[in-house]
Amino acid sequence: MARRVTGDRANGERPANGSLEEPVRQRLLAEATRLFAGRGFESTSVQEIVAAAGVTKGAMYHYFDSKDDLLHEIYARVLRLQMERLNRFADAEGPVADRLHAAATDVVVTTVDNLDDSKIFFRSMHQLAPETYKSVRAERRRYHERFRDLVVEGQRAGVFRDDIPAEMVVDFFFGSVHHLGTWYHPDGPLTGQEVGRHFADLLLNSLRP
Amino acid sequence: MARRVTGDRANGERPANGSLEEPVRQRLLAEATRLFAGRGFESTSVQEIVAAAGVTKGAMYHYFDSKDDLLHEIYARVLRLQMERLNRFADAEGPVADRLHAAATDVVVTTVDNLDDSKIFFRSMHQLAPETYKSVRAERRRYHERFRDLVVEGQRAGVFRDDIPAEMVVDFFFGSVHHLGTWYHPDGPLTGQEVGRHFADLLLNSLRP
Amino acid sequence: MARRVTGDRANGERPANGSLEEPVRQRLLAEATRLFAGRGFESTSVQEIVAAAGVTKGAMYHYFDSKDDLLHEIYARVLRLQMERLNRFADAEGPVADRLHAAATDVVVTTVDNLDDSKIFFRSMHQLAPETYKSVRAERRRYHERFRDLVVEGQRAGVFRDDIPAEMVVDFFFGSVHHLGTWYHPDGPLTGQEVGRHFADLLLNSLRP
Amino acid sequence: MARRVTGDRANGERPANGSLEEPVRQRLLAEATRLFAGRGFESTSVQEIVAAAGVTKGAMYHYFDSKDDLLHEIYARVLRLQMERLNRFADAEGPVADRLHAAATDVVVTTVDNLDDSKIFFRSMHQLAPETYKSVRAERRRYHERFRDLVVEGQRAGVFRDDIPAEMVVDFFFGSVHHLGTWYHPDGPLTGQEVGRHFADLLLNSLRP
DNA sequence: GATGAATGAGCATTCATTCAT
DNA sequence: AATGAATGAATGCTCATTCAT
Repeated sequence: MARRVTGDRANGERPANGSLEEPVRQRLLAEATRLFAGRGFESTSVQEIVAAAGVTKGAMYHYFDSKDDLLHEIYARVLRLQMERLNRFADAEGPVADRLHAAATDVVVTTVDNLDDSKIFFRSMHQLAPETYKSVRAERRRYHERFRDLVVEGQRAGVFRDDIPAEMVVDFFFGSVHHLGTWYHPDGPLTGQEVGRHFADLLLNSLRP
Repeated sequence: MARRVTGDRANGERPANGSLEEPVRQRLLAEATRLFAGRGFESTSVQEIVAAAGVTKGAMYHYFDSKDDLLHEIYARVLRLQMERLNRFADAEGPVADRLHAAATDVVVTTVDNLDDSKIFFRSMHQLAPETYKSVRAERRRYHERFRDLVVEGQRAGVFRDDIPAEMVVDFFFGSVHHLGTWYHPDGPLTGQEVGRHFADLLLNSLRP
Repeated sequence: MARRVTGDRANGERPANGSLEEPVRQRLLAEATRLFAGRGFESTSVQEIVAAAGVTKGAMYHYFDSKDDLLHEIYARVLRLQMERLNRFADAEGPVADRLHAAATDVVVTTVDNLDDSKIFFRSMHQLAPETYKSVRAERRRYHERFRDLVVEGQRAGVFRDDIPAEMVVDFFFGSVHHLGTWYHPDGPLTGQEVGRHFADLLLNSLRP
Repeated sequence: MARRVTGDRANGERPANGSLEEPVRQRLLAEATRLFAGRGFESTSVQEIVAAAGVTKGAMYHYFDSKDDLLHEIYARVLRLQMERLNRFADAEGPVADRLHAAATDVVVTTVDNLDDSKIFFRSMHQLAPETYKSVRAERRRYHERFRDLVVEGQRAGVFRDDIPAEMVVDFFFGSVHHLGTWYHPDGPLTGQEVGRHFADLLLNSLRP
């Protein structure tokens, strides 16, 4: 297991300036994200990553156990971020329809803001080592479940139709979200907000009893 | 361009259809589909494919120009099938809502019936050579346009809401369809028909004015 | 051993129109010569040759035993032609200096007229099977000896300097001839005749006592 | 571009120079030269080279970009050496005939001393990548031009005949030199010096007005 | 922390040749 | 006389990873 630079900050305090504190590690993650999104995980060589980050292979293997580990770290970052945001919206005050609408809009906006992460996620997930793969799937499932709970809440409250399993509604909606990477372009006619609102409208409309 | 087998079985008799009688080309396509769906395009070696098909590498390169060409042929087959079916449903008689519902149900059923093809499509498409990639995207776009025309037709007829661009509705729906490969299991609780109906219901409901 | 189409014309009679009688074999030799000269023997595939000649591989292996055999036939043709011409000039009437000058001029002209053959000769000779290689070398040696005899004849007659071994003079001169392929261009400023005369002048001058 | 070994032996001490102490890069160049001369570039596999040098393929690709690059390095070494020597002789004191004679003798001696390099040069040059090929040809042309200047100098001084283009005299002479590899054997009756003197005599004699 | 030489297994692809038809 | 499917061995090259320094 490669030593983490954060390893000795287990008390949770954060460096004052994240991007300057661990520049090599951050740069490696950033370049790997960009390259994996562009060419795919398998088609990106460690050599390309380290060259893009301006470091040597030795440096990369100092911070990460393997190329696979690099991918895993990218996933961990995405998962952490999405879960945090979902919790914030789901736990807010107000009618469940409003909270679901807000959460749905936000996940679109966040996805669009981190489109590279999104592209990588579904294209390269199956390249993870089995153990890692399982843990990522599990984390992902927890995220879906949190979202599904909102749907169930609405169904129980009678504001959403309940003849379609909530589970499937979630898969239906996230399929749409995950495919943003295949068609959305930041310099296209629509902002992330606009797409987010439309998607949320479609979701809420589809749930009307 | 690799030569195509020109079935010299013009009399119509068919092989007993033990897998060993199957023409080499078909066997290669079938095994490649299975393996690409399982491990991804990049992680599947030509050696694995030919071993699975019980032929030699030379035979594969007799029928296909490259590993890339093999992937392209798989795509071409899928695209052809889907376009045919969509046309059949779109050109049928009846109200546009019914036709859209039928087409939406059918694309889900077909996807579920060829789940390997679906898995390959979005995971490996970007590994195609640029030229091939473009032609596949173009074909895909034509398919989406045909589907979008149905939505537009309904919007003009006033039976669908028109405050969301038809284009986006299509991307929204097909995102869901294309992600079936990540969660649907043939031996799960739901048949393809059931999922298809639910998906079509959600689509139609989301379009209610 | 591949059958030769000429095999059943052992009596020596020739077809009225050589190029139409054995079109396939001639076309194969012609295209092979062109391609070997351009890319080298090893870098030219049998596939390229048969494609250029507009026939199939099977046809090529009907007329020639192997790719090596094809090269050998090219050599045999060149060697035959050159030996015939040298004999004609060497056996003519007149002073030895004139005969050597004429022979030297002619070999340059012939080389320039068949530049592809010349390019192939020294680039690809060592790719021949050992046995074939030996027989080509032997034939080549006979050619050199016939040429050397002219030099010796002149040295004995006292018209050529004899302090340099005749053998070496021949190697000296043919080195120059064989390298024509690396610099001479048919559409350059000089005709083959002009180069031939200059080369012969240089040779004769260098032999002045 | 493959990285070059940056001899960290700045103190000047040398390895015992048993062939195992020799740097990997040098050993690869030496063995490649030997094998290319023997079998030709195309017929020599990278596997054969690395086996002969006692290293792995990976090591070779660490020092050289490709098999092509290996050939290019051999060429660069030869070209550098020959240009240096020619300059030394051409820029010396004395009559132009003496300087040309000395330079001509030297190029023969050097060629004979590095006969493998010479064999490779004309047999395999056309296998280089187009760009590399051009640069080698250009360097070669500069060498020829330097030599030609000596001939022109003699023609202007009236000590050489000027009815034959100097350019052609150079091609004539270097053809002879480059073909040494096809007939000269170190263990034959003549030393390189002897051949060099004879060749230079023939050249100078051929230039007598 | 970081280097860079070296590994060794694996990759897609090419190719001359064969052979049943 | 000619086809074209199939072979199987070889080829140049890439790559994630290791390790002495």
